[in-house]
Amino acid sequence: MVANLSVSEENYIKAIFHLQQTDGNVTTNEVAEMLHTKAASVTDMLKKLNAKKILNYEKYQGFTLSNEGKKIALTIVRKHRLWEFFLVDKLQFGWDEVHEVAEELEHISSKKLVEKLDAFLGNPKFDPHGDPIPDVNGKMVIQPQINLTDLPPNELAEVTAVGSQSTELLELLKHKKIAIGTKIIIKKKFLFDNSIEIKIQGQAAFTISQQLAQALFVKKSLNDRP
Amino acid sequence: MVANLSVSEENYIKAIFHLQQTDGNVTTNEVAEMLHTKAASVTDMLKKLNAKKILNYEKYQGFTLSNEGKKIALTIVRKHRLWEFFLVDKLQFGWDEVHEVAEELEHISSKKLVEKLDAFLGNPKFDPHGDPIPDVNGKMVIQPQINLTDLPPNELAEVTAVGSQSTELLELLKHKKIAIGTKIIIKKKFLFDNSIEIKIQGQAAFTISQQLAQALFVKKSLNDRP
DNA sequence: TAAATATTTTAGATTCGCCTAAAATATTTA
DNA sequence: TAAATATTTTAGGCGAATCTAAAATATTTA
Repeated sequence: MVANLSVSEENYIKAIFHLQQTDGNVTTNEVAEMLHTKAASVTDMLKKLNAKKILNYEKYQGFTLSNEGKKIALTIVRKHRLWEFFLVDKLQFGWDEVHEVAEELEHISSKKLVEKLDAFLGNPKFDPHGDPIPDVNGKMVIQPQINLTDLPPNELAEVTAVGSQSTELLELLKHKKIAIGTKIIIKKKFLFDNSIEIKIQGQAAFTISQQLAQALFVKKSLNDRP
Repeated sequence: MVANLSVSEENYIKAIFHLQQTDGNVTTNEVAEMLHTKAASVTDMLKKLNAKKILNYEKYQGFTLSNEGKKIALTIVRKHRLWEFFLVDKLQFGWDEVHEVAEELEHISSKKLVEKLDAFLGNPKFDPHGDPIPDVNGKMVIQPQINLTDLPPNELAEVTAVGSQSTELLELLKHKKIAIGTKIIIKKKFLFDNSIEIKIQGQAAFTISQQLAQALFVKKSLNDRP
């Protein structure tokens, strides 16, 4: 299987997959918004993907990816994240500037290329944003990570992922010198605005907003203090 | 300049460029054949590229790329050959299997990607087939030299250049004691794997791979035998 | 050089992905 | 639960890139 799909079809599949991951159920309007297109265009594509058995779709009743659809989505996600890793690890891109380029590279079709790239990179399990890279069968390593807002004070943790790829978020993180792998301890939580005072390796403690804290995922760490 | 071009437009520009290089003048039918399309489709595109000033086109009278068109063609050729080099040198693709993949990769638009890729590869001057890679300004190394694979047997020649600066190639050359200025004679060509038996100053004859031979450029020499 | 042949262009369709406007359906609320 | 509102789909159209068939032009040859 895994038909020959257009770039546009692949983008719809990926968008539906991501929305399905977070929301559970996905709506026409959500897809339209994510792809900066109109609901009518989405309906057109839903019908096409339904005909190709990539989607289970009943008009007015919603839709979900079929197993085939999920498999395709995972190959696209795999490619996207491998290319991001390549761009950061080999070409010295900043982790905040790779998303757009990877959006293009993920549509290169050669399977052999993906597998050779994976080997060349050393079979990485996470991309530069901490998101897991699906293997050739679509399996991902699930990290026992928690949201920073759920980390108890005075426990050492390590940043494993960020909540989004938005340039705004990545710019802020760069400025605060927070990246994947950064060790963090929460010093104090302020109930007034849910801001959090944190301590990072080689920096004085500083406060971050609730919004920023919610965008950070960590795993508890037993190693040396920051 | 360098407008936003569709993949299709880029393919036409590249095809016309290559035909222009060999033929001098290009015909509608030649382009159609090269792109596996029909003459009528070519005419449509000629009109479009003419409107964009990428082509000088007079109907029934022929066409050539404008300066702008040539510049665009060279950026595409640059990307194609850099990606080919990457595929062979870093991902261990065979030289014969990279063209198709590079046909896709050459349409990735990010300029920054191209420049970082170029640096990562060690600014190679020739692709795996021995074709010169245009630099960022479209300049290619042109030398009165031929690829070692094109040298007839039993003619003395001298190494004038290597196809890239990659550490892997240089390591191999060092081990084989081949350097700029080394005198070489081809003793025999093996069609099975295109390997070549060569003779070098002060060494017994030995066989080198096709890949290595392709990385070597020579000029014919009249001097003493090795 | 005029007729035959070859090449190129035009005319008119088709598919894809998108749009707007209006209709159909579902959901919310008074 | 009926009316108001929101969502989704349909209908019809548009531009890009392609096609076939026919017309226009150029080239070759008798």
